[in-house]
Amino acid sequence: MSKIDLKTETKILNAAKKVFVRKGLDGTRMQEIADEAGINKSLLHYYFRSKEKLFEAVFNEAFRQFIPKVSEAIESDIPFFRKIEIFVDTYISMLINNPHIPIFVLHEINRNPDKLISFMQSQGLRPEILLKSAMKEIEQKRIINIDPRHLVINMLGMCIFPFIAKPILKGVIFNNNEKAFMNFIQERKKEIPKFIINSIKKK
Amino acid sequence: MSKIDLKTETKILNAAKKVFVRKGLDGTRMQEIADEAGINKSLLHYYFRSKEKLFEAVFNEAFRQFIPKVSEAIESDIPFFRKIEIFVDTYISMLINNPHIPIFVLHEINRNPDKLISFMQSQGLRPEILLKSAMKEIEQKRIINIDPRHLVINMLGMCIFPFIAKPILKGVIFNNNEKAFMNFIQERKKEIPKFIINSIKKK
DNA sequence: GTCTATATTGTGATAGAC
DNA sequence: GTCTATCACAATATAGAC
Repeated sequence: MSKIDLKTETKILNAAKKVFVRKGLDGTRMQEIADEAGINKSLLHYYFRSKEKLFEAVFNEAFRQFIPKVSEAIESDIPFFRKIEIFVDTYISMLINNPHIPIFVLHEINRNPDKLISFMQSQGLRPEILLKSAMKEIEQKRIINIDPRHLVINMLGMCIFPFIAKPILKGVIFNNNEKAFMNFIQERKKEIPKFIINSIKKK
Repeated sequence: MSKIDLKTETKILNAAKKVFVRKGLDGTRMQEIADEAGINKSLLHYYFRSKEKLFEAVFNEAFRQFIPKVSEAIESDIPFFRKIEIFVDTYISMLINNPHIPIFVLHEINRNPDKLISFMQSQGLRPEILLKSAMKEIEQKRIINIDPRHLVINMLGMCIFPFIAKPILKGVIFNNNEKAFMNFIQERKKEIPKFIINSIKKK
């Protein structure tokens, strides 16, 4: 199915995601979404009533992507260190495919923290369940000597930060060489688990 | 000198920083800055000509704050691990006092990466010098077995991420208890260096 | 320097023909 | 469902009195 044959509603959502994610709610113009979708501005309102409603549809999907999906890995009985490797690899792969999701989601949440709770509820998202089950497992492992909350946040920070700070890091460290930067990101799939496991495993 | 006695230009800059940092360039209204400063909208243009110019003044200062100042620590001959402790402690302390700086700076840079170079040049900022001198030092230490670029980015990510993701983390991990969250941040001044040093020191 | 009033343009949203 | 035309208001910026 070629791009031109997509239903109008799908074309709008794709275009809206592209523009909203790059420019944010405040920076996005309805006209630009219409242009991106190759349709008329009025159709946006016909399908989504208002800019706010269209934004919510986009944000909900982006937020769901952003929250790591780890239920299967966490609940399986593979070794703990292996779970870390799988998580980092999977999550960084997702970020490579959606590099602008983190700064978009985090900016919008900081811009309007009040909406966070309703967003999560409307999406049926309960990240605290995943996090708590992860934390519980970490606590049960006697080999580890670290507050699981710090461990989880360290891991997330190391995975996400390069994508959020990409323009600076790419410029300062890699002379704006995109390929070199992306190669470096690939390395981190191995480097981050190594770094974590080195730190927390018994000496 | 009480707040009401400040020069008008200073009052404007303070108000503009407050509003821009919280709402971003696109989300900020000149009227709101005027209200925050307790003056008339026209005065903003009298002092800064345009919204863009006023924004640049605010952004330049925020960006300078955001770039870690480490020259003294790096150039001194204190032990390497101690330098890490000092850096993390100093940088997190700055972030506690300016918690919204990271998401503001990183959002605006992602929104308009082209401006990054001119911003840095106009500010005389050369973060690559600091970074490279830090990397050089790291490479010279034979005790360490890690790519210095990964080490630096890991450290920055662990320091900055909790501030960027604060609304989510505070909600999910700390039931929106502000005090508990800030206490956790304080812990990280010790936890992050411990985590790093555990990982990279010779076994 | 500071204010009020106004110009000018941009932008979300709607009405109505087809 | 899709388009053109237009409304209503918001927002940056300027003119001019004091």
